[in-house]
Amino acid sequence: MDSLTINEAAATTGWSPRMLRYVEQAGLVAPERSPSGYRLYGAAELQRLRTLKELVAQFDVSLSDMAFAARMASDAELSDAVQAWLSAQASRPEDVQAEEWLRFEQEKHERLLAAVGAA
Amino acid sequence: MDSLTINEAAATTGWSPRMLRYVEQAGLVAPERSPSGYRLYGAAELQRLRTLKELVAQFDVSLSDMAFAARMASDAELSDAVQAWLSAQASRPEDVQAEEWLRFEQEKHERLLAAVGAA
DNA sequence: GAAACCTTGACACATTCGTGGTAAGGTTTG
DNA sequence: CAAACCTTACCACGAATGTGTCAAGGTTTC
Repeated sequence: MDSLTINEAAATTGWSPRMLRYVEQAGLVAPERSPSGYRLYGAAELQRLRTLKELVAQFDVSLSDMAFAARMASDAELSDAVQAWLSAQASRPEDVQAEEWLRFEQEKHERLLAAVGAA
Repeated sequence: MDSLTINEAAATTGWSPRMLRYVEQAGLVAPERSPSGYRLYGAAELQRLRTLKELVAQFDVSLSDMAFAARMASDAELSDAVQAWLSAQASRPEDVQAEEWLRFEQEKHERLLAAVGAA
């Protein structure tokens, strides 16, 4: 079996066992479970945990920020509402990056609608 | 002058004056200032404030969530890192929505790179 | 110039986030 | 079966969010 239990996973990822449980509860990395309920971290989870730790450290984002990002990724309605709100602001000539992001978000929306219409 | 002072803006948006200052501090809605420093809310800001309030209520998102979304919209590096992290997870056959979102995010990335390369 | 507004700064307080412990009890392994 | 591990469920506690209120001091308006 190529999966680690929580303490082993903690050792190789730098998270504490306590935090691994917390990260799972936040919906960010949910390992499989053994028949008796033990968490079993596979290679994918371990990688995700390491990347997450780096992301959090490098950009100073919180776990709740990441949870929110995940939520947006899985809830198109929320995502669209947030994008729409942001798009009403990006009209300052300076930040072109935001404009770019939003342009593609809008295209996404249009394409999704088109895809639905074409069905 | 078609701009309202903070108490007037509070009255028409449903936010308290205190919260209007807080929202500004969070970088979400920053009104102009009069020469003497008074906040002056124009029609655009008022609309943004109302929409924000609705968004927060309807989807139960926090102001820090919105601040994070704004940050992602203006920081492509952060946005890409977050998308990349999320994309490594969306491989569960269930949530197709997330896949969709990420697909477009990736296209965005490719296009941005293409645009840079074409310059 | 007094009343009614605005500003920033601070104190306060409930709630959530991020973390660490510890306890009571099941599982694995030597 | 005992040691070492795991689980959930709590208590705790500092930091950040969200929100109100109050104080000291400028502005606007009558």
